[in-house]
Amino acid sequence: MRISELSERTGVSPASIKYYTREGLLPAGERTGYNSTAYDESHVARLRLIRALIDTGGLTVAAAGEVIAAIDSPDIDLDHAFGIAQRSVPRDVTPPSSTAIEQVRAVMRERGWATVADNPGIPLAASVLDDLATTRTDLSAVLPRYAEAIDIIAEADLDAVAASGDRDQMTETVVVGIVLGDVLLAGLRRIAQESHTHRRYRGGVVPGQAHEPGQANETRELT
Amino acid sequence: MRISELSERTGVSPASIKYYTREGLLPAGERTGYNSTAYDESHVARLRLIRALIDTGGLTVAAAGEVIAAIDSPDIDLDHAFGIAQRSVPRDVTPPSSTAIEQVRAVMRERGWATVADNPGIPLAASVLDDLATTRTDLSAVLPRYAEAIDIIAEADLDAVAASGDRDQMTETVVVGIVLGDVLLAGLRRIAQESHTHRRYRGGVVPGQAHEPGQANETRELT
DNA sequence: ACACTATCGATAGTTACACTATCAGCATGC
DNA sequence: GCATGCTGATAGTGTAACTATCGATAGTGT
Repeated sequence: MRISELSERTGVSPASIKYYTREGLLPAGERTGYNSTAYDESHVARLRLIRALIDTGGLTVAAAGEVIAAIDSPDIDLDHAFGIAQRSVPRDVTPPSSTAIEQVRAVMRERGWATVADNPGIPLAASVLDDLATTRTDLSAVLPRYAEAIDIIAEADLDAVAASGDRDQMTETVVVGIVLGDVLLAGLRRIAQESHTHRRYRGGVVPGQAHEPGQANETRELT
Repeated sequence: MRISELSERTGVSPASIKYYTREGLLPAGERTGYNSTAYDESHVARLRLIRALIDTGGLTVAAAGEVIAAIDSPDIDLDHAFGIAQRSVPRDVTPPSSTAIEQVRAVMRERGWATVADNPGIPLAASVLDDLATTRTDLSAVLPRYAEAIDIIAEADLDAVAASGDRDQMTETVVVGIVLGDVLLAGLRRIAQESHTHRRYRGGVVPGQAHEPGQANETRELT
């Protein structure tokens, strides 16, 4: 197919397709003449992956490129795939305090978690604890319960990876699962938070059923 | 204190302080003459909050402004605070398919979650499911387990809110907890994922203890 | 009294990112 | 035989988040 068809089927403009190709995220199509290049289904799939990582996952184009390079790399092992996906979320972490790091390590000991020293989650979690401390928000009580919940999540993640067939598909599952999993969890957390709030602070919404269509909307205005 | 001292104590440049004041994130100091303005401890705390929301939480300056306006608003109720914080993470969600929304609703029914129709978590989670479907990643098995874990997290969140004293502090806990909580969970998930990977696929790392300093580093190169 | 430094608000400039538009040359279909 | 659409290369655009400069002026040390 030509670039216009590829554009229509993915919703990505031809100019952006060229841009992604230039940046190495999308392999070039097969040149079939001076002014014709043939794209196939693999380009459609790749483009959808790119948009999922960028739009939904919130990655930059450069980070998406690294993630995709990891997926394409034929001999990459699970450890490397994890590492690249873990590092892909762009966040300039301020160096955390040693007390915050010790708090994280305490949680790790409690739950029997062991990692290599440079796991990016450790400074990330620790810097959040620092921020929470300076903003007078005390989450020390929630930390072990978060960790308990995360154990369930990580176990589910690994099961999904194990169930994903061959090595190639496994790598993609790892990478996509890490990036999009964070967003999925954030969405579920928003739903659950609202539900739990209603349950605690008012009886207006009946637990166990979704909002009925046509029912009066409880609106929330943003100022 | 003057702007230079405020800058030193927070690590934010005077130019940026002025910028945040212009954008309404930071209240202006008390003008004490043509070329002198007095800032106090509240400005220090506010600036730290701003940087936590922007740097760690990944909010834009505009979104941080809305969140801060919610915290400042004296008569805001919990529902509104939740709503504003929930909407603050900037992500242009593509309209999800109805099947994805139904998947989310099924999870909600299963767990007894009830929300108003416009909870932003629903389209967010649903659009992730759409992305996962088009990238051939099957997470249907993990969804109920994610939901189970999220129930624990949301319960802990609400406990933290309830424990946070007066109304003003409660609002700040809600808002900061939602925004930074996502990042904290992402960090813990990365740690747990690596730990679970080691436990499953190799016996090299002993569970139950953190990485020893001085031990040979298992490096991960990024290409 | 007087140089010196720091501050003020206003405004213009900068950097990074992610596109987007234009261009000259050329092939293909009607 | 010519309008349409495609090609890669390159330059331009728009937005976000700062950052630098400026003229006026006020406090500080000597």
